Amino acid sequence: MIISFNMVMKARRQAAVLELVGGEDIRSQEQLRARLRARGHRVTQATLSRDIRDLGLLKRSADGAYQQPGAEPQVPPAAGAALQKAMAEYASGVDCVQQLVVVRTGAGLAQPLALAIDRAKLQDVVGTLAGDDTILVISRDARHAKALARQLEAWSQFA
Amino acid sequence: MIISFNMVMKARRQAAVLELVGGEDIRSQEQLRARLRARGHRVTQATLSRDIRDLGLLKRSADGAYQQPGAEPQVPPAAGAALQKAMAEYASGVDCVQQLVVVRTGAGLAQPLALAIDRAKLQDVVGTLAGDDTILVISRDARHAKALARQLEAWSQFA
DNA sequence: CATCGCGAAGCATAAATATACATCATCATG
DNA sequence: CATGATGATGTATATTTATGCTTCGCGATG
Repeated sequence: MIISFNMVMKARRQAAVLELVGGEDIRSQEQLRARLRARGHRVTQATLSRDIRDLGLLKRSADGAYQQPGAEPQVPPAAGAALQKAMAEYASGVDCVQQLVVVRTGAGLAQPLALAIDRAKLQDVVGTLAGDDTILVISRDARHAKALARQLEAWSQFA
Repeated sequence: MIISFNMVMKARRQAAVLELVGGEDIRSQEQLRARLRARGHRVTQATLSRDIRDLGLLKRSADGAYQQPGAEPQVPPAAGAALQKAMAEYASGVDCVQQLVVVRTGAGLAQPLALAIDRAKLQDVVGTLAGDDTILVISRDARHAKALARQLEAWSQFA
């Protein structure tokens, strides 16, 4: 294989793609295209589709952003799995008001479940407050709260 | 929150989605829709788009299949990184015929590179066969072989 | 120099996915 | 019972992504 000018440009562009995707949320190939153009790479969406496939990137359905495999800021899998089991076992309902998520549990189960939530260290959980059968999860803002509630609710539904 | 019939159906359907995605390669929501219909769930693509978002699934650009976060059969990052370096250093070309991937190397380098491929335990590599300057990687089928070849080729290009 | 091979990339378009809006079911309440 | 809230879903469509085919650049070769 001869190393041509085109191939060098391709490698440099793909390196830039990795850097961009790692640094901010890129939700579409057109958005990526704009960022690359600002760095001097002028290509079409079709080329980016191929680059993304070659690089093996993943697209998160939750928010539409691309990520590299292995990079999973969402749920550190170990803690996440434990929380998932705890939610399935203890939680009876999840609700969301403003930036707060309310988790209902059976009587006396709020404390242990809140502990599991704390241990999971979910990125946008600011803190938790547990009573007897209710947990208040405080999130950074309404948007994060909504996503968080969806996640918790999905987990809680596998009894 | 009242638990309605609809919500139970939704939870059962989403459980089925996770099971299906874990068990085989699902590459489109229409394909998923067909599988679900065989299990008695009749819904539209739009609903599946929402389910997939709620479940936080990831879509692999490499082969278009959905996966759960954390499940990364593709490239266990440690071994993968070693292989990536080995490919960059030793490989000179990658080709794909049917379910076979042919990797060309410099003279005498096939054995060590084949070893690196074996160690990476890539999910759809059935086995490898190394001569002096050529490695034959046997994959499960043509589709997997194509994806594998793309990945190996991408790695080999960062010299 | 003509021509061929090959990888990269563009163009046009197909395929896949997301979403605004409408509808329906379910339960609460006057 | 009428009315209203809420959540799930369907319908139609917009948005996003993938791909068949063509073109271009660059070296190899006759």
